[in-house]
Amino acid sequence: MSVRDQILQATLDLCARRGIAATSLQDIADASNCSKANVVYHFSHKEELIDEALTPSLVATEKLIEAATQQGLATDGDRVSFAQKLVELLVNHRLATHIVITHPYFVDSVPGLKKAQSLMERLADLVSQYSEGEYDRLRFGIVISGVTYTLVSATILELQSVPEEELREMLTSAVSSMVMGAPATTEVAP
Amino acid sequence: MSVRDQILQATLDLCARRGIAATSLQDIADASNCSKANVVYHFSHKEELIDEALTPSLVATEKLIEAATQQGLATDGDRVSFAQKLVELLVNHRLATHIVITHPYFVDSVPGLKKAQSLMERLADLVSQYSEGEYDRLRFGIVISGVTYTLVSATILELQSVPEEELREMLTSAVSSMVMGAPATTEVAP
DNA sequence: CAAGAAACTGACCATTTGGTCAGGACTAGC
DNA sequence: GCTAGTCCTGACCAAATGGTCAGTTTCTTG
Repeated sequence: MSVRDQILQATLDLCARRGIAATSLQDIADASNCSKANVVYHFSHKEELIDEALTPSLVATEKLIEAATQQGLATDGDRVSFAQKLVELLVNHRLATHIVITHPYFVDSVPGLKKAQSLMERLADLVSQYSEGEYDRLRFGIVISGVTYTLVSATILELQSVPEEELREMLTSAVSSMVMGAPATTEVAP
Repeated sequence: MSVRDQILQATLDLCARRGIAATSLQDIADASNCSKANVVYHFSHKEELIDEALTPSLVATEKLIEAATQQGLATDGDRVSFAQKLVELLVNHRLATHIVITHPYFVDSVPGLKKAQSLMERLADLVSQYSEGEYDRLRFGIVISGVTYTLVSATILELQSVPEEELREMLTSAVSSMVMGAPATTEVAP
């Protein structure tokens, strides 16, 4: 892994674990085995660095939204598949998601966070388009942020008592059933 | 309102809005119309200040848990009433709750955050005691963090398109139905 | 009114922060 | 071997931060 990538990874990791403001360039440099000056060489500002670290997650989210917009969420099959993809996305980009979720107030300094917020809105619009009124939209918001937060906390706080694969299935099932009234895809509780 | 209370209020407000690390004693002093030295006079350390600001919310949470533990959650009536009280608590202590939820990594420096985490665990234990297995516990975690996050975001980010009272009813209904399978108490979507 | 306690302040300090800069090492192509 | 460009560094800087301190104002109470 290149130094550049190491820096990005360390940024994601540290910012998710301690928060953006409490993560210094020096911390990131130490975790990447290089000098602070080198961090600034690769990413001239802290915000730029964080922004770039968040990008892959945002790109994936945008893809998901576009695919779902084209496909629609009319049938139960569509919905279940959407829930699966969403959980997969959240699992794959836990750290970035955690940062996005827990740092709403950095919107003004980190452009990626602004984009992330607008994506969340598009996501909510998409789902509520197939559901009835404000109440369903609210339910969607609750479940999405809840799943995200739960998943991420499990990682960050290492509260994980459930194996990864099972967690993923449970989350998918929970999203399906809670958001869209689709039946759970897998039997989880025996 | 005494200066001391003003300081506590400003702390809650600023830390919820910008995060703990990004809120300086000077910011708090400015918002309370006093000097930074005076803030330190009343609360000798920043962590102590934050801790004290979180206390009322923690006390209320503890009360809720104790009441629910005594009463139990066996009947639908118990559950609906529990959901109502929980939402009310979240509404009344939005700022503190937001701080708790978005600052898991401050556990080591702010004792209140540690306590908050253990309270959340007791809450989860309580509910899962009346439900079946890990899956229900997960659902509980999702809904609680989801409701909290949604509610607080609505305040903080001023995304509120729904009037407060209606929001409260919708949240209560959502918690009831999602966590415990109890029927919604109020008709929300016409 | 006097005296002590409580509330409050500005000046100050050590430390940390994001960021600059001048230059050193390493590599690629001529 | 030379040059150009990339990668990288230690030394440095201004600004901000949490916190101290010596002293002033304000309140309380005998």
